[in-house]
Amino acid sequence: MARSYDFVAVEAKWQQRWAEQRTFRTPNPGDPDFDPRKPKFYVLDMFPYPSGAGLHVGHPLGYIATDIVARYKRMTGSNVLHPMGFDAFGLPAEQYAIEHGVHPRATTERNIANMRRQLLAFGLSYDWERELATTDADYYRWTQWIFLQLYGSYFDLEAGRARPIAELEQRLARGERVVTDDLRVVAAPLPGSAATPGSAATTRPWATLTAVEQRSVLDQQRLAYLAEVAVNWCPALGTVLANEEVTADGRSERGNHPVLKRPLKQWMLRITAYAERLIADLDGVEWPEPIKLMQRNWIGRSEGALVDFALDAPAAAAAGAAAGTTAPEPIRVFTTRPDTLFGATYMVLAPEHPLVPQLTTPGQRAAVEAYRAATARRSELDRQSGQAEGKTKTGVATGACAINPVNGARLPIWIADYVLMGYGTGAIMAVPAHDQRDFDFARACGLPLRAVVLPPAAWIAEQGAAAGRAAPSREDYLAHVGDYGVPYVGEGESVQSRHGELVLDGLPTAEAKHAVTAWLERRGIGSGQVQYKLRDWLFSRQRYWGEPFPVLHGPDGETEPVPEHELPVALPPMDDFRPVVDEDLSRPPQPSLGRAPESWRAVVRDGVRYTRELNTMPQWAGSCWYYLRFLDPRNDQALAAAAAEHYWMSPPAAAAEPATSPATESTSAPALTTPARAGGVDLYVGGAEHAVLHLLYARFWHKVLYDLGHVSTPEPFGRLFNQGYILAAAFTDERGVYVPAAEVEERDGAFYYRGQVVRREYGKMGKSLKNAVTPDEMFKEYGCDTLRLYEMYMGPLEVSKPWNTRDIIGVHRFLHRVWRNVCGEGEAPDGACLVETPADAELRRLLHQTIKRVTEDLDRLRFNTALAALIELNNVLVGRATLPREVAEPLVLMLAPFAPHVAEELWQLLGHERSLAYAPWPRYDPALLVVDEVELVVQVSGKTRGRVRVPVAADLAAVRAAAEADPKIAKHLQGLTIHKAVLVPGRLLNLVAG
RNA sequence: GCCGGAGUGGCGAAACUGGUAGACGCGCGGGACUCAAAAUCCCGUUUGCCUUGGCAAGUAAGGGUUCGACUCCCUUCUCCGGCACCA
Repeated sequence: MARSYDFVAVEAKWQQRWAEQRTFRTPNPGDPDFDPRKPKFYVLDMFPYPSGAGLHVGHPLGYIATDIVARYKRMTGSNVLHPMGFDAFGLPAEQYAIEHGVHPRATTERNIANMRRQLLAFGLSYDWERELATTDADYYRWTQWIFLQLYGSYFDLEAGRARPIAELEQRLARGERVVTDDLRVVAAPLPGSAATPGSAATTRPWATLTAVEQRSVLDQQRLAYLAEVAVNWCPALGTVLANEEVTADGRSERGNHPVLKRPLKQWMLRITAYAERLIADLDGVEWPEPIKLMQRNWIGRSEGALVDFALDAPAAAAAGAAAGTTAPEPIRVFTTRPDTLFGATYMVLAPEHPLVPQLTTPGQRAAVEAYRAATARRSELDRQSGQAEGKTKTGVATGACAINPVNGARLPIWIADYVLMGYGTGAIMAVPAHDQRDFDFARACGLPLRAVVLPPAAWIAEQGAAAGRAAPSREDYLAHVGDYGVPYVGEGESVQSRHGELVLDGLPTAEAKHAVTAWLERRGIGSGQVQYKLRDWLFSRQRYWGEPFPVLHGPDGETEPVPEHELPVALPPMDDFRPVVDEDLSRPPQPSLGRAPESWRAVVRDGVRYTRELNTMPQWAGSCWYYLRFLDPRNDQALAAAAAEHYWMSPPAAAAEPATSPATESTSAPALTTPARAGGVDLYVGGAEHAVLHLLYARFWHKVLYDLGHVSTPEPFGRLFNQGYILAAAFTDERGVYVPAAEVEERDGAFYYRGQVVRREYGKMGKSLKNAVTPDEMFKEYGCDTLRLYEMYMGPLEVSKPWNTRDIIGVHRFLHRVWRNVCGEGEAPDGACLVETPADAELRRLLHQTIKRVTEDLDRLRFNTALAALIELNNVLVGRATLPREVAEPLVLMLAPFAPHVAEELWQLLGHERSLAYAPWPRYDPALLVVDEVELVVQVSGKTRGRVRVPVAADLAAVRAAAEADPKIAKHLQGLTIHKAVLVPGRLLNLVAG
């Protein structure tokens, strides 16, 4: 039996065998070998982008972890769905293809092949028969289908969910919804496009609208709609970019090209309609709290009020004349602090605000125009980064004034770029005494302050002293608020806030908000309002390598969806797929698909010539729903069969989960490897860099599909886990340039590269820091089982930790020791040998303790400590002459999820013919863990002074007697009286003496 | 600036709900085996002080609660991540 551990041969053998025997093929409901009695477990990795560089050892950290979970869950009797695919559309592939003069299809296929090879070499137990790539026509057919669902739906505000747009049309026809003269549906207004508070707009019956008008009304309600918006345009890349593809200083993340704002008509997805549900449903998923918080912050819900400020008489007359009407529009603002309305001392409009030209007085016109022009030259991104909070604020007075509705005060109207057109209404009331930005601006422009919220006395004292006030007090603050160095932005009792019947004085902030909002609503000049930072999702790209939109454009500018049965709209083959680079912003952009063959671009229907949409979808589209396609990847009738979707996505049935071990279910927190209660993917593992975008977009699509009845759960990912990064030492020379880390030598604590001293730092492993370590070199040296073990042994999965090749040897030795313990060593095993005799009581207890530790650690995803337990058990075996089969087999089975190749080989050497992939996980016997004597630590006044062996059931008196009898302990008690004795059963005894 | 997360030996880390700080591994020191080396096995390894055995200090720093604090509370520092004029 003796034979040395040849990891190269063992790993090749078992990878081949798993593939041949389709060991990890997962049957679906309805398949002949599907067992419906087993509980299900869907464990998913965030699928990778197949880059040309291939994997380094940092990439598969999460994949190894999920593989361990998948293998463990198979052994504990679950049906495990564990698939893998590739997110292959997008800018990097296209840019790479352009730079190398190859078609992105070719580079993508090559990169996928290389990455699949690398993943296979890790021995990951994916069901490769479910592999998919977002670039497959069979896949993006359904991406396009989902787009058509979005296009064919609207958001019913009353029901709070999406419905087919045909239902809206019926309601309009029946008069259940009405249309205003500016073609808006008022009975179901969209968030942010609310009708004038209190004013009854004139409406028109549906039948009186022309066909064009009806179409326009419906198009505006769709979840996918065309809109003219200011977009990030990158002339050098010839495409618009999402905000996340643009760096803080207004350049493209890829290529570092300048990015400008320009208005373009683009496809938008109405994610804002789901803002409320996207926040609310976070409560039901088991995700890390910081990730939930980041999503909430990104959505940015804030409650407040819309308030209308009428223009004062001269301004109204001027604006009325300019607009050619008699009743000029009031200025509407959004505020989260309506309780501070009495503290407003001026107003600010965004420079782009449409009312600005009308109300600017002749004397100010030149200055205002100059300021607006200066603002327009700078992109919004510039404005945000260059002009952040704390920097000097600029602005210009328009010369006009508005009337504060609560007290009739005249408020000068300014324009300033610290007010953004894109949030709220693009106008604010400024309360400099209680808002940092307004305070800064008021200081810069010499505007007055008025205190209307009373700060706590301590605040007044502290800030008053800091500002050099002689006698800070409530009266001093109210009279001289401008002399205090900072605004008070907290909550407090309202003061100086009464006029006529409206009295806020004495009310705490929350009540004051209520009172003033109710007052505004009664008078029809304001209303409560919820605002979100979240914007609708810009969904068009002008590039080639993405999903084509299944949309046709008619001769009169109408859009027509491509019928479902004609999907997919395939990407046309093109030799020249480069974007059109055009610095001239007056010309419309020319998407790459504009140069597709005429036969692709033009479609004739009923004698009418349509042209195809020439934009493509952004990279996020494909990753929004891939977890659903894995459920049923070859289905050509639906994106996934209902039975498969139900089975794999459902929350666990109440009693479906068998306890893996008798004593593990006592803990309150659910183990990380029980199916997610919320339903959806049971364990989704990936990097925290997708905390917002991917996870938010996918949740949004999932909710639309849920509303339309295509999926059965409201959330896609019931449980989320973020793995940390693998860091590695990187080295810079004196110019600050990175040098290849592999060639750096260490001598006496200093680091040298080609004789030059270099500086060490730590960073995410990768090409840019020149510190990548490839798995291929590790496989060659140690084998993939060792690499898997090392990555899990480095530390907890969720923390980032530095790679250190030197340390790998530890787990490698461990595998060798396991091998020797089971097989003996060399040609003549020197004693260490498998025996069929039972283990002695001590060893048996250790085994069962180890099973308990490993099982519980796996349930908590604590792979590092699970391995430590296995190493401890194995180290004990090293010192023993024989190895009872009773111990050898559980040891091999417990090792299997971590190091599957060597475990399979040992399992076979132990005489088993079948793979251990579905062998039952070892169970421990709680009775064997019971001890009748324990060693207690004895402390004297909190300091450990000795230990005593006592029966487990010993009471305080007995333990105390035993402790005091111990000479070492007695020495520390000499001359002291024991005031108190604390016994923690099984742990310690503390004698407080003095 | 605001919001999160984290600071434990020479290094990666462990310590479950407040109960022996440093499990396990790397490295290092010593020993066995060997002609020798590798591999393997054994012993030691937080720091300081006393040459058995102890004593003292110690989980970023300072304070607090407690019989008892890496763990809870307050203040400060450092690092990492997110957001950044969102009214």
